[in-house]
Amino acid sequence: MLDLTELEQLTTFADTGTLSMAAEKLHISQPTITRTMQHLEETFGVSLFVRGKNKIMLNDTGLKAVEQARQLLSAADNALKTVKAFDKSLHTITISSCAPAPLWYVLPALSSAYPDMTIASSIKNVPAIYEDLDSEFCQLAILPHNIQYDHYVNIPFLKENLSVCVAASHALSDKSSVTFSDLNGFNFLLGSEIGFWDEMCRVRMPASRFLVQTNQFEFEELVRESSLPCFTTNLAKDSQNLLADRIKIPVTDPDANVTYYLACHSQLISYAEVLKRIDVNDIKE
Amino acid sequence: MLDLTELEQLTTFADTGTLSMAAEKLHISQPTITRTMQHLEETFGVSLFVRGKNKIMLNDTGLKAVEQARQLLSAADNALKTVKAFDKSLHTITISSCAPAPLWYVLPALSSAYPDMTIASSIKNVPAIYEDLDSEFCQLAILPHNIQYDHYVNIPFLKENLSVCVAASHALSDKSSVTFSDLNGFNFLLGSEIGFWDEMCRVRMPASRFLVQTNQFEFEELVRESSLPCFTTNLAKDSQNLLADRIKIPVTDPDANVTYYLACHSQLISYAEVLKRIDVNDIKE
DNA sequence: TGATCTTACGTTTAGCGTAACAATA
DNA sequence: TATTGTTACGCTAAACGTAAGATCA
Repeated sequence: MLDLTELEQLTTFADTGTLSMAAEKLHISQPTITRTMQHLEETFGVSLFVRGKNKIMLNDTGLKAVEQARQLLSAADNALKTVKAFDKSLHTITISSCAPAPLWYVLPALSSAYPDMTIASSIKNVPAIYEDLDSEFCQLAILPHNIQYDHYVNIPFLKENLSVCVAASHALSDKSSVTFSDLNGFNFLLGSEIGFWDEMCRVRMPASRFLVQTNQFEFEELVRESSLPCFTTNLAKDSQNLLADRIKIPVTDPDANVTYYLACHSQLISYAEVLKRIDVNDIKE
Repeated sequence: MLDLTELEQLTTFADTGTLSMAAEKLHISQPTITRTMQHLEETFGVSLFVRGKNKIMLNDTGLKAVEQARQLLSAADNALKTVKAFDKSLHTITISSCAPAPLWYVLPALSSAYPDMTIASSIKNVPAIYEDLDSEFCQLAILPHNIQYDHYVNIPFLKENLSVCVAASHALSDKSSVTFSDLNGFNFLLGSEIGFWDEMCRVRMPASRFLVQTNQFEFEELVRESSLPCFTTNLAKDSQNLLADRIKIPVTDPDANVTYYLACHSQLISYAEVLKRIDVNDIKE
């Protein structure tokens, strides 16, 4: 039976060229490597080296053995990772979302439905979410459109409607609705970690500049103290009444009014079932 | 680092269902298996079993680990075989031939050109020889036609011309040449191990019957003592003058007059080069 | 009671490192 | 003389088997 530890010594020898350097690299003594190389020849049943009085080199068979050893070591590493990842997948629900708002509803719902599970979530752009689905890195995806993926269920979830929040003194304050082209050119306060909204703002309002605030406290302070317009949505919770003094004007463009879709492997449809039952009003008080 | 011996115990446990039976199968004690399973869980860093007071079963992760273990063990086995086979291929020349005659010239020539090499040869039908080339089981192939194989050289080698040997009293004895259709219906003595000639005889003379002699001595005895026609070729050595009393009539059909082609990997063209220099007359005395 | 798994214990062995040796550049 | 690979020697730690214990059918 091959021993992977021995094979690792073999590949290290192949990498370094001398037994001494391999020994140093692996933090073991040379005699150990010497013995291992001898033992490997026994195991393979063939000669792997050409030996001089005080030098040793791989022969053609040895090179072949190194090639096989590398493959095997990498396969072993993969096996280990595969099992660990599988185990993790049994104990964690990983969610990749295109925007933060759906997570405000999804995370508490999943936590209470699966109290023993670890819930991991991240906000990513849409292509990255597709990669996560492909690699099965995430079990649940939240996308701003529906998808057709084999073996995946795909259900409409929440609707999010964008509004702009302007001060009463603002040029647009008397409008009852606006479009991105109305807004294009104005500068805005923007939160970070807002998912695909960020890109949408930059694409649809290319003449605008966006003051992205990484820190939540600073963002709120600026909303309070400045007259810079910002955005809100029907899903946003304004628990501090930050926007009380502002006028909320709906943005009517179709892509400013998003339906989120939940995608998950059909084997894991129970996750989606749990989330279907979410009543938005339960949470949004 | 994973230990293949431990993985083997894991798969054996998966196969047998109990630690005791696995231990028995592997000729080790149960406590050893118990400890190994515990150690495997440490190595993987995850739990692989559900344990009762006196029972143990694989959990889902455990099943996944078994799956990975099987793949890894089989990969390790393949690696071992690959290296051994490679080493063997460096020390042996394996030849697959469609007929015996070319080997009479090829084997001595290779033996003297490569005295340190083991020369292994076998006579096979043509499809099997193609498989040998594909799998690189043989380094040298002798076929009754040329082939177009990537990275293979393919050179014409010997010509073999079939004649039928009949007694003077035979109905065909006054003919200066014959075709298979002339011969069809007569019965023949045939040696065994004559490669593709055997099939050719049966295909081209379907009405004939062939008395195949496995034993060389018995074959010669029958040639001497019977008047049954048999075959010879320009390459056959009749050292005992067995055919002295018989009349040799060439068979004129194109497929009874074969050109053998030597095929070998272009990296091993030196083998073919050695054989190109064979002078048939050197050997056929 | 027989079968199963785990733990405990004592022994063995196999692997390791240090040291000594031989050979090279 | 410094470096490299092999061999010898002694020790340690890990692995094994036997035995004992616990639980279940």
